Amino acid sequence: MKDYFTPGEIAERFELTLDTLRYYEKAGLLRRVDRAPSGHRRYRADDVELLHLVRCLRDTDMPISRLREFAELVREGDHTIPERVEVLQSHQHRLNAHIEQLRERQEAIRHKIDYYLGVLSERPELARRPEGSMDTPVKETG
Amino acid sequence: MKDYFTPGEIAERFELTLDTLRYYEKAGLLRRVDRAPSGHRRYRADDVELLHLVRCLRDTDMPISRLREFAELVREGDHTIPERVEVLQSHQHRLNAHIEQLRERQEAIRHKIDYYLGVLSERPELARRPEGSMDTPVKETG
DNA sequence: ACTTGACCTGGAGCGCGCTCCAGGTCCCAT
DNA sequence: ATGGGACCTGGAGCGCGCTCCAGGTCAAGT
Repeated sequence: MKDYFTPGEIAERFELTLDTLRYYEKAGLLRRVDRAPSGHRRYRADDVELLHLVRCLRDTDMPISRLREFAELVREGDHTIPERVEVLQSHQHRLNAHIEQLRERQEAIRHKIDYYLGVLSERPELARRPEGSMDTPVKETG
Repeated sequence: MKDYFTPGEIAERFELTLDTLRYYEKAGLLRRVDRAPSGHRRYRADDVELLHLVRCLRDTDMPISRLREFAELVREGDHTIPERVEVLQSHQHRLNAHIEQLRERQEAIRHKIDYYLGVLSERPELARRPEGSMDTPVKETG
């Protein structure tokens, strides 16, 4: 097991750009990352671990500001674990509500699709025809 | 049944600001809305109907640009119904994938919470204590 | 006649989360 | 020694989706 990772490796692994990685560090989502003598960053296993969580939380729309707060808790030590749990749990609840809302909207959109399909089956002249075929023109119903 | 609605009514009904409503119109998500002699907008039932769909699609992150394209199809008439169905269906597919990804991330976050809860049960001294209670200090494990 | 409130316009501004850039360093292979 | 590639820095810029603002009109109420 490697004990460090280069920026390129991390970027590829998490599908983030180098710019984003640096941005996250500047924004306090990661601690000040170690450096090689050349000045290049060297990410440790625990950076990777945190980044994994950061990725999950960003993908589920946790704002950068809250992620920074969370990262600060991590840096403050184990005694903040109860608080971290609270942050994550409250995020889960928001996420549940969000997914639920997406489902509801999806359902409404499905109804609209069904409505359109109903129109098409009642008025077959509106259906997409094979390329180049001609048909008697029909007036619109608005 | 009213045959028109004021901007205030629409804003309240869809939980949008007047600014957003006007922005949507400018952006081509709605047709040029009717006006009262005073110049104030008067939304018709079919504006409301389209706005309902617009709301669903925005809430599920369809970008304004694609919504405008959709709205143009609506304005072009019934012969674009097949194309509209395609737009909506492809949106549903993206949405399914998105929800699926949210679920996966949520699962990963849940694992992290469980991990933290495990740590807390192994090291009860880390657990949140009732306000003001004192305990022997314990060193951190990083 | 005056006030209030709802709404109008065009255009500027904002918050977020990146993304890009110029100019530089370091290291390795040819 | 030269070139190329990976990375560095600080700071500017961007795309999106609103959001705000100044200054105005109009209709109804007192």
